[in-house]
Formats: sequence, C-alpha cells, structure tokens
Amino acid sequence: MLPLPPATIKDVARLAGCGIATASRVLNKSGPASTDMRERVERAARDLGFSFNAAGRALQSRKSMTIGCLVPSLANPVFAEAVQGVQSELLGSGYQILISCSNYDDAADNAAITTLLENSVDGIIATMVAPDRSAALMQAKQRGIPVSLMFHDPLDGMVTTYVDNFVAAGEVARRFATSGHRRVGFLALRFSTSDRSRNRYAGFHAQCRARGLADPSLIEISEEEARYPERLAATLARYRDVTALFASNDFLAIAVQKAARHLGWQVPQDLSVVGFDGIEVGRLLETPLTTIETSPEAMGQRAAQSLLNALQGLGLTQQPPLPFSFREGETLAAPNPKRTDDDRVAAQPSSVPPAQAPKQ
Amino acid sequence: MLPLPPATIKDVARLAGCGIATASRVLNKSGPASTDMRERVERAARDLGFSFNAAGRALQSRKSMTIGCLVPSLANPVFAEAVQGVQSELLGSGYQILISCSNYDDAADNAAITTLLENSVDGIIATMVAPDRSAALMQAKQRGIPVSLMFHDPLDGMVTTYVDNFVAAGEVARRFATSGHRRVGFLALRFSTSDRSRNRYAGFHAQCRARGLADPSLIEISEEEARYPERLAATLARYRDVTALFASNDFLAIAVQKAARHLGWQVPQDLSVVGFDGIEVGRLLETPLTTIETSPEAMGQRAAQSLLNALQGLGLTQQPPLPFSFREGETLAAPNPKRTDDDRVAAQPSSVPPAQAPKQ
DNA sequence: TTGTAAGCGTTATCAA
DNA sequence: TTGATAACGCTTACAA
Repeated sequence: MLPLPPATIKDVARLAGCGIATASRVLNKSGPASTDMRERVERAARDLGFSFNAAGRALQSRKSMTIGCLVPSLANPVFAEAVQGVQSELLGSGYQILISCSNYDDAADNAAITTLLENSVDGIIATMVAPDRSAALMQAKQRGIPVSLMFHDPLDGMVTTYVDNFVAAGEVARRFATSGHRRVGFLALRFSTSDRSRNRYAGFHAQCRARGLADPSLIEISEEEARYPERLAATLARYRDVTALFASNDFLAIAVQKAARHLGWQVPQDLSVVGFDGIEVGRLLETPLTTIETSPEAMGQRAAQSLLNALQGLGLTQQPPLPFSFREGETLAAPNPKRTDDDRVAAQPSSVPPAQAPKQ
Repeated sequence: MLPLPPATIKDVARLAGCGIATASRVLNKSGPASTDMRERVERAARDLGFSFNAAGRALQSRKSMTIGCLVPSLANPVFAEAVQGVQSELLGSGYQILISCSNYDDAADNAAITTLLENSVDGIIATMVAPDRSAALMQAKQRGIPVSLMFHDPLDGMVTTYVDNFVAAGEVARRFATSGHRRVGFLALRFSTSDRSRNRYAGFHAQCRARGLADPSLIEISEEEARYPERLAATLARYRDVTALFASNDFLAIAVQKAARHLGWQVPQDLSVVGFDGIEVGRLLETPLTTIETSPEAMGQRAAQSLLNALQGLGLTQQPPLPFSFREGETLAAPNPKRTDDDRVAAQPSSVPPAQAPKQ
C-alpha cells in the first residue's frame, strides 16, 4: 500500500520494449512511428496509467504551461468573476493558472509578479495598483513574457482589456445633467491605488464641466466608512448640497443607499445614486440600482484570449475597449425641488454623533 | 535587447569561482561554507539577479511547491472568498496556488483533479460535487498527496473544514418555530450537486419534526428561476401556505425578497425569509437579511492551515467545525394572523401569467 | 570546507 | 523507422 511513484516515460518504453525517444515521439505524436510500435506504446502507457511529468517537461521545453494571474483581491466579486473568465477561457488550452492577490498593495503587487516570474510562468494576466511602475513587470516584458492587463485603461506599451472608464463615467454625468442635477459628487474608496477610480473621476469631472455642472465633490472614504453605513452617513451629511452621487463601484453605491436611509433621506427623491460594474445583486434591491453595467467575466475571457494569441506567436495587440451599458434602475431621478436642505438635515436621526454632524 | 535567459546556479558558481554544489549549499543554507565563499556566492547571485528555477527544483526535489485549489465557481463570492483565504494563508509559505473551477460539474471536477495531479501539486484543497466518488481524488490520496476539503461535511476518510450545516439549519427551524411558523419551506438551487444544500435540508427537516412543524416543502429551483425574480415569483405563488422560507444561500434569499415584492407580499409580514452564508451585502439591504453567518475566508484559511501542517509532516487531522452565528436581520417575524392566504393571492399582480398562478 | 558527478523526467539531435 | 545520448537546472552523495 506504499504510495508507488507515478510511471515515467522510461517505464512506458521498457514495457513497450522500445527506446524512450520512440515512446516520446508516439506519446507526443511528434515524429514517425510504425503502427505496431504506436500501438505497443499506447497500450503500455494506458496500462501504466502514464501521464507526463510537468516539471520534466518544463525543464526541457522551457515552457511551464502555466500562466500567472494577479488581481487585487478575490473578495471583490468583480475580480473574482474576471478570474473565472480567465479560467474558463484557458480551459482546454493546456495552460494552468497560478493565482496571486495583492490586497491593493503596491509592494505586494511587485513581489507577486516576481514570484510568478520565479515560477517561470509563460504569460501574465494582471490588475495592479500601478503596472507602469512595477519593476518586476518590466522585467517580465524584457524576458519576452507576454503581459495582458485587465481593467486598466491603456498604458504606455502595455496591452490591456478594459472598459472606457472615462467615457462611461462621462455618461453618468450626462444622465445627471439631463435629470436636472447641478451639484453632484463622486464617491471613491482607494482612489489613490486605483487608476480605474481616477479615470472615472476624470471622465465624470470633464463631462460635468462640459454640461455646465459645478465641479463634482470628490469624496474619498475609508474602508471603515465603506463597511459601516452609520459612519458613511456622517460623511454624506457633510455634503447635503449634493443631489446626485456617482459611486466608483456598485457595492459602494449600495452602501450609500443604506447610509441615506440612515439619514432619513429617500433614494432617489432626496439623493440620486449611480454605481459602476453592474453586479447582479443590484437588480434585486428593493430600489434597483442604477449603474454602468460591465462584464468582468468577459474582461477575463478577452484578456486570456489575447494572451493565448501571444503565446501562439500571433502577437499581442491592443483591442478596443469592451462595451458597457447604462442600466436604468430606479436610483436616479430629478432632484426634488420641494425638499430643501433643511428638510434633509431635520430628518437626520440623532443617532449620528454631533461631532460628525453637518459642518457646512 | 534580446531577452537573455535568466541566470542559472551554474552562472552563479562560475562568477563566484566555485563549484555548483557550493553555490547551491550557500544559496539554500543547506551546508557548510566559509564566510569568504558565502560572501562571494551571495554577491554573484545578487549581481546576476539570480533566482532558482522552479522546474529544475521540482524535478530534483520531487516537490512542486504548488498546491491545487478546486472550487465550483469563482463567480460565487462564497468560494471566491474562500480561495482568498487560502491565498492569504499560503502567502509566505513558499507554496503557489494552481486554481481550477468545475462549474458544479461532476465530470469536470474529476478531470480537474487529474490535471492538478499531472501538474504534480504537493497538496489539494477542494470543494467538489462528490469528493467521495472522485476516482482522481482517491488516486491523489493513494499517492500520498494530502487533500483538504472545504465546505463539505465530514466524509469517510477525508479531512474537511466546514460549518455544521445540519446543526446550523436546525437553528433556523428552531427560530421559525419560536416565531410561530407552522408551515415552512426550504429553497435550493442545485440540490443534487451540493451536499451542503442536502445537509442543510436534512438538518432543517429534522428540527422541524422535532418542533412539531409540518415537514418543510422542498423547493428546488432552476438557474433560470434564480436569475429572474418574476419566474421565481411564479414558483413561490404555488406555496402560499408557507409562511417562512429558508433559502440555501443568501443570494437566493435576496432573490426571494424580490420575488415576494413582485407578488405584492411584504417581507417579513407576509413571508419570512432566512438565508445562509452571511454575505456582506445582506446587511445593506433596506430590510437587512436574517441569515446564518459564516466566514468563507476563515474556511479557506483553516483548510490551508491543515494542508500546510500535513505538508510539514505533522499529519492531517480533522478539526471541529467552524462556528456560525445567527444574524438577526429583519426578514424573520411572526406570521401575520390577520393576513389570510386569500389576501396574499389577491395582492398578486396580474403580470404573473395565469398558467403559473397558485395551484393548490 | 569544497568540488565532481549522478540523476530527477523530458525532448531533441543525430546516427544507425 | 528507431534508439543512444546530451542537455534542461537543480540537489545531494561522495570524494577530495
């Protein structure tokens, strides 16, 4: 009952009564072989339950048949779905996925790429804090290892799969404007570590200007605020002139709804909220979320396709951005002219500590 | 500018002016070396930007320093978070994660394990349709490769990290009973491919009996119904005597709330709903979800710890189940005695096709 | 304390 | 059509 070692190609050759080169040729269909020989080898392989040893192959062929996939976190469904897309696209290609998460940390990002490189991945799919500043990523490119980014807007010398965050965010500004909002805000978590957020803000800002809206308030919140709606409520209370809020992702947008309720504000009557991503649960809310709908899974699939092409020597070329759509939902409406700021403040429950009450 | 090949230990030895064995000993701190030699080798390694080649090492040491992780899908946040937990626990251990998804398919499950085995993973962490029926998993165990399951209740000869689904589900029945419900139901998606669902139903069923409730209705729905609340509403309408529903996961529970709204039913007044998992977004709902709260991330961490222990020769031993807690939420209340079944039917919007209207 | 050499499983070269 | 044999990068006896 001792765990006997897996059969090697040598064992197959011995059983088939031939040299290992012949066995290799047959098993790989990489060279000539007589019908008789072919049968004997295949039979032997089957009988021994033979399968190639990946390490031996990798050593000789200098291909690990492994691709590295780095994302900020799998706890964020957007990235998890993207990885799922990568996985589904790579299925059957013979490539395996080595996964890694950085927790939105710049240094960890770079270290993770280094680790992937040490494991001699044949290609890399990544979403990072700052791909353009990662020395390890540069090294990868220098070694000729194809790199395919996900979610990042185009970056000098890098191929990426993305939705046009600037344009999509501009669309939100347009909707806000046509709904009659004049004073709007942009809510972000981890603004500094996410070029997506920054580009969304830029596009939103630009389009606000173009439409004659006031420059949007940039509200950057902490993990803490994102997690506890009461904390977020206290922050929101400081922006009571804002009638419409664009959250940099759906989860945040849902948290905003909760916080608004906490303040006694009605969504969308007292505050319009629009998210980004289009996560499924947004549809199921009592007030379905208005949002920019994207497909993270398609993002992963496309990134994987690109990489697969590159791995086949077809060259890695930048594709146009993936489409997005504006999901109507029910959290965007015209600002309520009857409600004054004072009304909203008056409705604020006393459970919010005075120290965090409206300042302006 | 040609992608020059990474330095090997041979290069290091040459530059340091020593034999490769010496270089290996120094770099691995695996044997004696004079201070002088040590410095020369380390310097050479640094200058060359040397790092070990994983394939060479794997081939020689017969350890790939890779662990395989198989889950049904990363599109399900519960599994994604678990993998995140595995990842975080394995960080710094030197082990890399090879990931694989089966899409809840039995055959794919087995094939995935086979692939992991071919990539000679040193250990396996998995959640499968039927671990006890997977020939490939048996093979892994025979080869002496440690296997650590996640989410599965204890299974003959397998070590698993889990929450006691039977007990947790029983707790839901208990709460239903003390709230005064007599006629309850269990809603599941993929009942046949999930032992978790089945065990939850079993525990729920057993405790319903113990409390003198009617045997719960088992409502197994399709992907289609789970995705479209109107479809789910039509199904729910057939169970109007049921006053409380236990959904086998939170996402389903949220869909039920949507469907109930579609039927004009109030949650929890007309229908109580309890979920399972404790996903974050449940707290943010307008009516926060009552649910069994678990920690998928902790699940992944514990499973990884177990495996790491086994990999260090400390033996793989079954641990007690992870704790769960009952999250109060606001979707469970006493059945409304004033509302009759007829009231609820009357409230049903005409948008539900007559063919799918209540049967009983 | 150091170096030589064998071998891990595979593929590719080159004769036969 | 076949089969020795030499790498691939590494670790580890075993000698020196």
